Amino acid sequence: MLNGAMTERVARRFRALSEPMRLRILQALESGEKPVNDIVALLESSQPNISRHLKALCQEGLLERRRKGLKVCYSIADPMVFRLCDLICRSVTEQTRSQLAELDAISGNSRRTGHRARR
Amino acid sequence: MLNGAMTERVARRFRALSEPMRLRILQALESGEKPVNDIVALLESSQPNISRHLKALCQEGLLERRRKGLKVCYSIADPMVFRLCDLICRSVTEQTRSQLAELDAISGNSRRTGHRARR
DNA sequence: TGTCTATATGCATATATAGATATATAGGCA
DNA sequence: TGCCTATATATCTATATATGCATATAGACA
Repeated sequence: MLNGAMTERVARRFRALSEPMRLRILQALESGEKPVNDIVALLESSQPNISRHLKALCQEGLLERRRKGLKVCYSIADPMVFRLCDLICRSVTEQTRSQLAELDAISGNSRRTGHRARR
Repeated sequence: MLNGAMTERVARRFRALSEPMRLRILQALESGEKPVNDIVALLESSQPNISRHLKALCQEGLLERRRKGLKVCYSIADPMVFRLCDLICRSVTEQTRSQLAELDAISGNSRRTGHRARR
């Protein structure tokens, strides 16, 4: 159970994760820290756009920033974020599977699911 | 590692969770299914607003809908959602604790953290 | 200190969506 | 069938934000 302020904080963190481009950035950093230009090259987006997403993820506490010579490197602040994605991914996959089974049942294709077709 | 389509799906689910009002709806349903008017009363928002949020959560597969006499009841589709919130909540709390410790160290209050203050 | 490179920010545009208000619809029940 | 209640939707306004393009800034190094 979350109090009001915590609910707002949690919602803001979910929001930070609600953009495909930001999820792709996180995935790009899963194997370790990378400088901005590497991320730009990997994700094929504009440098300003990536920079702004990196800033948003930093402000939400999802990334850490450190200068390394001429470059600036970003890294995952808390690997917990990958557990979040994994949980959702499983849930989505499972639900899609159920929906498919339902469709099979309706169309009378009961071979794979074992469900009886509606008449 | 997520492919393109799954990244989009995961992002959409995060987005569905990125509104405080929707998190409050989920919490209201944690103890079991409830009809719309009960949720409206609990959350002190307008009925149309709650209805739209319920629809959004349903479409994202986070809630289930069932008619019960005159009323329509909504319930949690997958309790996994509370694990998500819990993970984020812990992470936020932990990060806030670290930040506090850092501030303590800077201001020379080393009693609790054991860190040395910067001169 | 000046310069050069990597990164960050300002501004404009397009799109999404939360909430308010009014109204439509669904379905139980007489 | 027709009515009544609970819920859903249409429309509007205000706000947020993703992206592109142009430009500013930071900091390493001569």
